[in-house]
Amino acid sequence: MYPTEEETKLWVALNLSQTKIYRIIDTVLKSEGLPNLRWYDVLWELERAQESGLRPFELERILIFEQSNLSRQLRRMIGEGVVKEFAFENDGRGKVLKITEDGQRVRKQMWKVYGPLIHQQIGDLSPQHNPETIASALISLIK
Amino acid sequence: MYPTEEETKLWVALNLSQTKIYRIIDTVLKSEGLPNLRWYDVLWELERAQESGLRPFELERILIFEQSNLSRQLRRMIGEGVVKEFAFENDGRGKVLKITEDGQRVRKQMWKVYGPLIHQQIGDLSPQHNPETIASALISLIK
DNA sequence: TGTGTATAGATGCATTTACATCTATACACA
DNA sequence: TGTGTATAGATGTAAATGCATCTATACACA
Repeated sequence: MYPTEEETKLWVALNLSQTKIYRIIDTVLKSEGLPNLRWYDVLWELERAQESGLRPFELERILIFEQSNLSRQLRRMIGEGVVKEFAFENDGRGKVLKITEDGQRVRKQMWKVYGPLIHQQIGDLSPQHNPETIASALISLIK
Repeated sequence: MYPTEEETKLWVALNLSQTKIYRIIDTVLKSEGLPNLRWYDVLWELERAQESGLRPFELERILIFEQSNLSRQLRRMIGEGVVKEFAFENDGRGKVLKITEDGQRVRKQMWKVYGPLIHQQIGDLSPQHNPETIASALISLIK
């Protein structure tokens, strides 16, 4: 019923390490004049989806977006020209999203900053290096 | 420089699992008419600090709060009577926060819901159970 | 075909958040 | 003592978020 000491510690570490790293990355991106991580997530999923694109509700589930927030973020992204929307033939309610060439450029630009930050922040946490100490690594990360 | 495949997967898993679990817990708390996790965090830290209390800037660092957000959340919490503030003798700029008896009651009430949810959501992730698969457990958690 | 229910997505509104800035006190040091 | 800088905390403002609700289409089924 109630969590063990270990479970609680892991949950706290999960929380704090994610929050801490997320803020560092978002702050650096912003300081470089680049869009934030939520934009990156969308751009990346759309780039992976290639020509077939994705529906908003698919993105919503993959990325754990609040529906209304995604809706508005997409409006902004379309406004900036990094995403383009198309009518979806088989369902009059829906639409399909695809990344534009501009969007791909922006994503690559972001990755130049984002990628190294992941490496730097997650580094020794990687299972290969430290299979038995992921949890303690998470915990030490927040210190 | 750039992250390995494993590092990236771990970062994505860290993100999504934290977001997913956090939302589940916050949603259940709200549905029970209880305050959210940010309140819990403050109440818990103040309860741990006991009679000596904590300064806002200490909470800010421990819990990775934005200074202005913490300031306003504290105002609300003081308004609700779960936290009380005292002048800090040795520094005219500062103040000290202590949890009230009401606050302790609220925290215990929250823990009845929160505790089991941690156990349920983090469960098999615990190092004791699965020392070598924390990362893959994180990854599977988000599926 | 008609009716009820489910799903996709947009939008109004209140709350929360981030960011910049402001005030006041502390502290270092000439 | 006086001056410059750092730190604690509050607040104005714009943007983002969560929630409820709305519209429109789809789908099941009588």
